[in-house]
Amino acid sequence: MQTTPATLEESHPADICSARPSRHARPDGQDRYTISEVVAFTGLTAHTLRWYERIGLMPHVDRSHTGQRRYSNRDLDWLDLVTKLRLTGMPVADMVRYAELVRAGSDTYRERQELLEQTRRDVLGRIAELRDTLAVLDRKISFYATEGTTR
Amino acid sequence: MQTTPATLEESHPADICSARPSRHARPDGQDRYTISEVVAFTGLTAHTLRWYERIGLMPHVDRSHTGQRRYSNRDLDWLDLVTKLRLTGMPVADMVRYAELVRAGSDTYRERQELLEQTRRDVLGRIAELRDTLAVLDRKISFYATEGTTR
DNA sequence: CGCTTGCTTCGAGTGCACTCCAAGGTCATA
DNA sequence: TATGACCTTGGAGTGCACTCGAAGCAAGCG
Repeated sequence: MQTTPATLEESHPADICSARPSRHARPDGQDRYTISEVVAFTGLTAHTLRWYERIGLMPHVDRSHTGQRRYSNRDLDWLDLVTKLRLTGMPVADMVRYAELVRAGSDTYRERQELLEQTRRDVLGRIAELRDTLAVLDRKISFYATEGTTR
Repeated sequence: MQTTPATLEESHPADICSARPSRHARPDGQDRYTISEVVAFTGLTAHTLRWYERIGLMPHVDRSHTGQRRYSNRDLDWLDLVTKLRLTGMPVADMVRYAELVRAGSDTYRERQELLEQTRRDVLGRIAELRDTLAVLDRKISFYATEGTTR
């Protein structure tokens, strides 16, 4: 018995520091979710999940004997990452690129690292912009607050 | 002689605390910029500037005697705000709504305040999300950093 | 058995925010 | 005054990220 690997590229003996407890794991250890279960977990639509697969943004998803998708915890973790990256404004095409690198194996570690570091810089920049905007909003809100009460 | 009002809704005797020095002001105090000057200042395209006007996102922009646009410092400050709000992910339609409130005069102070406060909450949420994502990125980057060097 | 629910595929449609085009008028400078 | 860069308009086009629809197969249940 072992804990579930956190994400695709980290399913490696040495990845303990980065492994998270899977919040999706079933009591019985079952690891095959239908698309509608994944919809419930992720908030994505079934259409979007299938579309992700079509454009190469998902690793191969397992199928039932009748051809229906059966998602693993690993798939769920991957979707978690994708969702987070989407929030940073990363274009889908870039995520597809990352997915390709993951599929290509551990030879691409260096390139993946660079890609994530660039993304990291982008995220820091976005946060700085948002803080800037927050300052403007606060000035304006306090203007309206005083004007709204003093007249 | 007086300083330039900072933004549309704050051109009010009591708005000194919120006034910024206009970084665009010309030495000769001239206050009528061509569209290409505004392009240079804002980084927006001329197409986008005209489109903003068409959809009601700009206050009325002054024209030369031959019908060409002449932007004021106030217009520039408004564009600054719009650009910041865009970065927060606020839909253009919401900004148009805000612009309408500004046009409608000081009766809408309360509503404008509420709109900005909602936006403020959204921005705080976005920042939290981005920080979350940053944590994930950092974990993955350090994974690749150690894996990349130890094998 | 019939019914409901959920799944499959592919291709077409949607909404947003621009982005560009064509045809023509204007402005600064050599 | 001529040249070339810049400006005007309305409408059409683009790219992204979904989002939906149609037709049909499969599983569970009263």
